[in-house]
Amino acid sequence: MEAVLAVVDTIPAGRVLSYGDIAVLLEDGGPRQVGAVLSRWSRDNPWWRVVRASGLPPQGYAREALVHYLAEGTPLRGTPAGDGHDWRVDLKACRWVPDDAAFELLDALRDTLHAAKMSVPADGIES
DNA sequence: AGGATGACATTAC
DNA sequence: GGTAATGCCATCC
Repeated sequence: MEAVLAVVDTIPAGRVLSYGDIAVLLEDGGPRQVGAVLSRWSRDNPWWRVVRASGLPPQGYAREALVHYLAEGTPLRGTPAGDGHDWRVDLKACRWVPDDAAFELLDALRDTLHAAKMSVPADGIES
């Protein structure tokens, strides 16, 4: 959750990440959860930097995202004419690759998630 | 606690 | 490369 927001916030401008990528990076398992979390907690987060595996922005918010993309200078494909749904983010060119520092951040995030999930009692990890 | 929904992904046709 | 069907985990009612 928060980790997702943290990762999204970590994504540099002009760069995008797919829901699945974030899910994998955080090891949280579900791409839908990333979207679900964003839908509820994303208010001051660069949610537009999170796109689908198709390179298409959130459905229903494509226009809003397009504005941000133009502002960020994100490489787009096709032609964003007018409302334009014929366009698409150049995922191949904008796919953000976590740096070493980002990797450490992701590691910390995963640790946080792990700690949060550790609230499970009656665990047979001890003898 | 149970059922339905969701800003998605992946496989199959 | 498209559309259709199924699975995912969490949140909402």
